[in-house]
Amino acid sequence: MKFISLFYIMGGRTIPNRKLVYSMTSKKEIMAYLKQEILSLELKPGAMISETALSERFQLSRTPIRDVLKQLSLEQYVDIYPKKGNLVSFIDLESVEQIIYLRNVLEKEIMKSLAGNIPLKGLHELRDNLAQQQKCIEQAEGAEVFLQLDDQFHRTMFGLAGREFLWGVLQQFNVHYIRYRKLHMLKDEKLAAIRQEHQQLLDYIVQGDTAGIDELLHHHLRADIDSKNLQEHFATYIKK
Amino acid sequence: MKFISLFYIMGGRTIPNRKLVYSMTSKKEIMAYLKQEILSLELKPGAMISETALSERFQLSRTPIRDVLKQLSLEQYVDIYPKKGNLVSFIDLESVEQIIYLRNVLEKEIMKSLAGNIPLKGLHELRDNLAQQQKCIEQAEGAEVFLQLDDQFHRTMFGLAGREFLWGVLQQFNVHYIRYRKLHMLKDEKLAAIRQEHQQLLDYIVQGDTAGIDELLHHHLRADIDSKNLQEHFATYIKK
DNA sequence: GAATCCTATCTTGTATACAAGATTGTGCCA
DNA sequence: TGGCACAATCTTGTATACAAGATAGGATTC
Repeated sequence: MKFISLFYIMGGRTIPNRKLVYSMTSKKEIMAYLKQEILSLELKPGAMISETALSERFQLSRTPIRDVLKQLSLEQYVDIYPKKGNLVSFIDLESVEQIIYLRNVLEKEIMKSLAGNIPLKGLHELRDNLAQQQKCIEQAEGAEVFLQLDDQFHRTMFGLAGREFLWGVLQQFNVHYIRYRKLHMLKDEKLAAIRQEHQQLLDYIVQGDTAGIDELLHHHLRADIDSKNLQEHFATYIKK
Repeated sequence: MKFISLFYIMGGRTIPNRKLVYSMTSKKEIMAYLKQEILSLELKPGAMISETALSERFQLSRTPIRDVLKQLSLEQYVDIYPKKGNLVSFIDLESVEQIIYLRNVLEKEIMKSLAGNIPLKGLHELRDNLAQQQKCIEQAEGAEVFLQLDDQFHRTMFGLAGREFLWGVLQQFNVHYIRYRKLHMLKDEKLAAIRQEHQQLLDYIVQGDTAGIDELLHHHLRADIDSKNLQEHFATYIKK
């Protein structure tokens, strides 16, 4: 039997350390491109994405395009209806609610684990971030920028607690949540309230006040997604 | 412009209610088959899965086989090394630890939400399950059966709290965890301890004793995965 | 004998032709 | 006018040939 040593080497873990790449670059580029278009709502929920159209647009055969679409469908960016077509997925409010809940539950526990023993470097990073949030609000830089800072704030927390992996898990179910957030378009006074809450949480963490954290995050668990507003204004984007 | 009405109908949500099927049956069957083989460790971590071999075995062309492998790789059953081959993934202990943590955090919150107001029907179901667990231990039916009951127990909890969605999320990251559990092969006395704990938890829930739940589940958050034992006996299965 | 190049042959990646389901619109008929 | 059958044409699904990277093993060289 030939090629036994390839097998052995792989089994012997020479290769597993190498970086996993699913293709050259173009497929990854197309993927990123489509994701961006879907998340930004340039590609509207329900819009059709045909394989042939994409293959002409990117000058590639249908085969690699199909690979991309398949992956997008597994990450819920796209719904595949066999022999009918591929549609940009509708925003699923159920998913949004569940992911917000998951996020809050995790965060509560993570913050409690950091309470009282947060590393100095991390503390600086978080305070820096809060300062930027403040600046963002004062100078009215818009919700987009604020949300990015917000994400970074939470992600840092996950990292400090050694739970970056779980942040990654959350990201994989974010399609619906991100688009929901974009449509929601928070008002300025709400941004200020969020920043204030972040500040309070960080204070509790520094003081090691786990009870305070519990108290403050408790009402978050009943994620009150503003579905009525969305149902009215963006009915065609929402999954029924 | 033609075919505008297909688009409209889809956008008009006639079709989204239909069940999503990625293919006829054969692809799904192959998928399930491979998953089972990988989870049961018949296909050992590091083993090579060639497209041509599968296509001969299942009498299908490489194209649908590739679809299956692609999906398996996204669910971490398989690692694809471009132009080299597809390997059954090695067990990633880091994933195992993170998933156990996630599971415990979620469960703690879910049980607390059920405390004091668990529906009667659900209570019966859980008690039934505990009785079966007891029977399983007494008659030494083996860890396999017990673990299945264990899963069912927790899943029921998720369902009662309206969090079946999140149970699904957990399942998607289970490849490493399930295989880890299989290798671990719990001893009988440990099974009894687990059952005892379940019983205690259910009692707390009925009594509405959230503090008790907190207390009992607290130490679970420091998931002590028994990696030393595994590293010794199954080194070739573990991701380095 | 050791290192290096080269070729055979394995692997997956891509392009393309054809199969087959789904939808539309037309033409027939009542 | 309404309803039905049917054909045209869109879609994705599958098979297959070929391209190209990766490895192994042997011939050549020193």
